[in-house]
Amino acid sequence: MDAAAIAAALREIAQHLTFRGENQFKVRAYENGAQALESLGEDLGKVIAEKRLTQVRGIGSSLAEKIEELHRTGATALLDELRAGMPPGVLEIARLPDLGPKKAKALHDALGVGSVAELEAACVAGKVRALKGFGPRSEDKILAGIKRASAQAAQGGGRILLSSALEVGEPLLAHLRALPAVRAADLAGSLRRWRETVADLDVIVGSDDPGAVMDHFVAYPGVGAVEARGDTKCTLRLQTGLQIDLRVVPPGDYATALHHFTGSKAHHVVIRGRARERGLTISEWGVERLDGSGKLEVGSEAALYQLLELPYIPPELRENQGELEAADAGDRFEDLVQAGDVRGLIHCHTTYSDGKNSVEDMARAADALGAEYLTITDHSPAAAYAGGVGLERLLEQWDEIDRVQPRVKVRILRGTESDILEDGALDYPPEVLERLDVVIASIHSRMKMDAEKMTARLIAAMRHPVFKIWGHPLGRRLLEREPFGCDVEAVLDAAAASRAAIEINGDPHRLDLEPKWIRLARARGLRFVVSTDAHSVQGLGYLRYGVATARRGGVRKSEVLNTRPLDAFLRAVRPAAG
DNA sequence: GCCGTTTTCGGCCCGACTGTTTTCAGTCG
Repeated sequence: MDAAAIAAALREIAQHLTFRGENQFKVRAYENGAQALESLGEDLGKVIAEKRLTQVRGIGSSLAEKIEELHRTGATALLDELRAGMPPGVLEIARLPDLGPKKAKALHDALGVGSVAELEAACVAGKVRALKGFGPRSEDKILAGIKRASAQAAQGGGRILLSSALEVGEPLLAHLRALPAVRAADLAGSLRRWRETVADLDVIVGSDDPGAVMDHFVAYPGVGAVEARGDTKCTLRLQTGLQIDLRVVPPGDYATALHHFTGSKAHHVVIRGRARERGLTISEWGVERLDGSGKLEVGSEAALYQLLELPYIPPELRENQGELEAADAGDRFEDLVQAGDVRGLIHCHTTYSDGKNSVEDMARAADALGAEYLTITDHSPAAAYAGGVGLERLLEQWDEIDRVQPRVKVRILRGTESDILEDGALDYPPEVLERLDVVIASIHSRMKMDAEKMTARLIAAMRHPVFKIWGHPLGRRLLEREPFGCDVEAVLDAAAASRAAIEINGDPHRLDLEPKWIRLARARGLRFVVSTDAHSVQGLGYLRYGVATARRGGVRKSEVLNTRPLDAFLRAVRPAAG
């Protein structure tokens, strides 16, 4: 079993323990252990072999034993025993909205329901309302929850792309900010952390008139249902099914509320622990002294971190993935790459392959964005499905670039997105690749080959002197296709040896390489290219997603090649540079 | 079950909202 599967097993154990009424802190220990495995950042087999498992925070001797057993044999006696005592359908019931382990157990014990289908039947028959702690409203909510869960399962588990969420969230924010009673408003939650997919939207408003804000909020076009509404909190669901949570706080509490609802949970657990060590307690309503001497004025998130003797930690990093340790080691995060640092728009397609706009359209759009250079990198011949550009057409494109260049300010660079073929060869002959300014090498085919062969394929490709940029490295498509399998660390070692750069692809369907691997690439001293992978002029706007993904991985301006002036960029990436 | 410069016991983040309750448990984030 690999680390992800073991983490899932530990979470399942945690659920079963809750059913059994075990100590909640024991339950949390299993959940923490799962989280620790998911954010391990190195090979689990290696950690086990070197007997370092108990050195991982959150894993003690008991968990270490079970993890080793699961890793070696794929099973552990505890989980087998727990599973035997509880039908798997009850776990599924516990995952329904508004239900949890306690209610699922109550339903199972009282009515014998052991599956979602049986629960649905019991609700329809009116048996649930008779139970203590349940009523007619419970039945309605359970039935609605079952319906919604099955609809969500049919479309990607209910998560949507970050970009889709922003398309909803940004106009909503404008709607709220237009109300005079709104003093401040922001999107919080995983959206503010720029996670690649989000399950719902969190909106924070600072105002002295929460009633007016909520009235304005629920009047937003497209609202399907108001699911909850109290004095400070309101939940609504759009007709599209997307849930939006609104919190309204007094303006003086805005900074701490925004911080609270930005998360992540894992980051906050550590932050609150630090607060306690300093005689403070942090809640969504602000910071107070533990001795009861009152609330502290906190005017900004930076001031909150300062109270904890920490530098301002940008939202993208708040995942408890090493940012707090880095801060303790003196990192101030001030040089993280920003959109304004980027001088060149990298990885752009045109009508020569599968893009929607001409070279000139793309160049003019780049001018409008103030870019210093633009790389035209259409697909190579092997990508026939994407209109891969044959040699003759490639030469025509060079001529076209020469014709367009005098009409625009941005420097247009000749490039290609060359396929990495099955044996690790690059598409186009080497003498053609050497005449280009930029070569991005990517895998578009045979993604299901076994991990060992894939690793060899990539390492072979990186031995070519013209291999300068590894394009959308692991080939994932969010909500559609998992990254392909390979020994990522071995490939990163090869990239470091050949001094190739890693693309951080800004297409919101990709966001590839992802942050956990970016951190390992940084540790090897690798350089990055933050790209748009634009297939249209609108696609040039994907830069912000690439930048955010880079920041999540802790990437500094100095590590991003396309923040450099044109000459320095070309020196770093030109194939003929050797 | 984990953790530790309050270290082998006694803590472990915390509040809002709902539906069921006459004072609160469960769920959620």
